[in-house]
Amino acid sequence: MKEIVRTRFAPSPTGHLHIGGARTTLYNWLFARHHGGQFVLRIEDTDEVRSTTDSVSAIFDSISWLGLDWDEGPLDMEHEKGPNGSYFQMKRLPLYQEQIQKLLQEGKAYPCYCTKEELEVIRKDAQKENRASYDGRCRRLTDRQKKDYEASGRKPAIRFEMPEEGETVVNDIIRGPVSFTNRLLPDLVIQKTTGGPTYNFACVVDDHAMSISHVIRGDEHLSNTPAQIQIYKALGFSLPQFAHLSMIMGPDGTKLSKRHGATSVLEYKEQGFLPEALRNYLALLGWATAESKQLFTPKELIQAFDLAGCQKNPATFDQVKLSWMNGEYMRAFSPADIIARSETFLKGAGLLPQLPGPSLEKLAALEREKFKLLKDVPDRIGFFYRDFEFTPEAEKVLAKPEVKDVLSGLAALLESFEPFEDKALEGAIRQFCTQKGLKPGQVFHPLRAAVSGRTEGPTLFLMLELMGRELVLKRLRRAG
RNA sequence: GGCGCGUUCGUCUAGCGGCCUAGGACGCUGCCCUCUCAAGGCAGAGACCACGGGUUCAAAUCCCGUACGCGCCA
Repeated sequence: MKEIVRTRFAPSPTGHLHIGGARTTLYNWLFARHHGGQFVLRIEDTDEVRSTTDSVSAIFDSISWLGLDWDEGPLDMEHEKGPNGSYFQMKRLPLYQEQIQKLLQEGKAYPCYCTKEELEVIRKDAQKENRASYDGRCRRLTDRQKKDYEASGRKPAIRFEMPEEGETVVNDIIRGPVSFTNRLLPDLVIQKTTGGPTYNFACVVDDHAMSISHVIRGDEHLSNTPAQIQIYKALGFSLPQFAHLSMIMGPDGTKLSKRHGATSVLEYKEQGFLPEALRNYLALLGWATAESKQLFTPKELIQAFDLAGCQKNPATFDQVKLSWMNGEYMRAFSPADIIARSETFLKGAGLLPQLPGPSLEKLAALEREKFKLLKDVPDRIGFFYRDFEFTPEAEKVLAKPEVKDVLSGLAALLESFEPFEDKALEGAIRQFCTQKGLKPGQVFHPLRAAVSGRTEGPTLFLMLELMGRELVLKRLRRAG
């Protein structure tokens, strides 16, 4: 029988969901959807100091904003869905306890009383002699020794006993077989002195308990995988398949971080990126089809996605290409959609509710092919509704000596010209040029600068029509 | 330091031994369109496939080593 595909994203809620995490989520989600399987969200909040509920909500918000959904996992702080809960590790502590006790009883794990300082020394020695970073000295403590340690107030960590012979092979879907020498694997701490499970242990217990079939995660976990595999084996669990994704780098080739600008998904939302564009872009960061297809509908993405097509080497995040892609998506929207989607930005700029003047939709249609980000919408059409500062370029155009005459001439013409419409205006103004013996450019440029404050913008005569006679005249006089 | 992973145009990538005088996309340059800016169309520059050795009739593709980058141990 074919195994049901179950993937998961298991973030630590210690900050916003960043771009790398978003891509990992996306790939897990795509893989599950592609195979008709399930996608699970699990919150790894065992780091009590750094975990925050704000981070948890940011993670929910980010994933939802990207248009991804999870079949099992928390819905909010109190509610969850799915038969394998809880999906918060802090609520699963007894489960880890149980497995740790089992390992202890079977002699596969042991208490280690070494202090930080002692461990530091052991590690340094190990480095010199090319051994694992812990020498296993607490493996065979007598009951007496344990008692003495306890009496002296030491709290033990629990370590898992790694095999000393042979090797462990990780059969990675993306990288192929990767083998590690067991002798070099240190006895992994599975329970901290505080009593909580460590990441590598809780992760194994949960992935098994939640029947995860494919563990798809960042490259940084590849080195921990052999130790996890040994734990799977010791616990008698069957192994999931592993796939380690390459990392995402900043433009300077180091791991993408705040130094490189926006790293959190929500920041991209605030900057006016569309979730569908970010999702499309992220899908292509480290994955491609044979044809190098660029633009995908969600359906196409699910259909085409394949872990085997994933890149082994790290990818550099390129915001320029993301912006291009965002523009592609915006251009595909109807004017009504553009307005609907940029609602928060329009509100933020005071353009919604609709102000007196042309309809937002008409302006969206007018400027459609110039929008790259949602926030460009208010930026590009705001001058239809309110006064503006002239750009330096516009001031230059208006400073030319003949301009004053041109503008007053235009004002006189437009005062009573009928109909005040695109084509008719164009005809009249072109005629005005001929009469005055001016080249069209000598008239069009100052006119544009006068009414819009810029040297670039919408097509001129339709812009005049939409602005309306009154405003155009007011601005001509102001600029003159 | 040890172990692991990686290395194709500036960037994302196609490529799984002959189709490669290396294809696509973003960006860049030029031309066309044009009232500006975009969008669109066309054309172009841009990669000695990290480097050095093998294997083979044939290598970007397979093997080994070196360098560099990244990750884990921390």
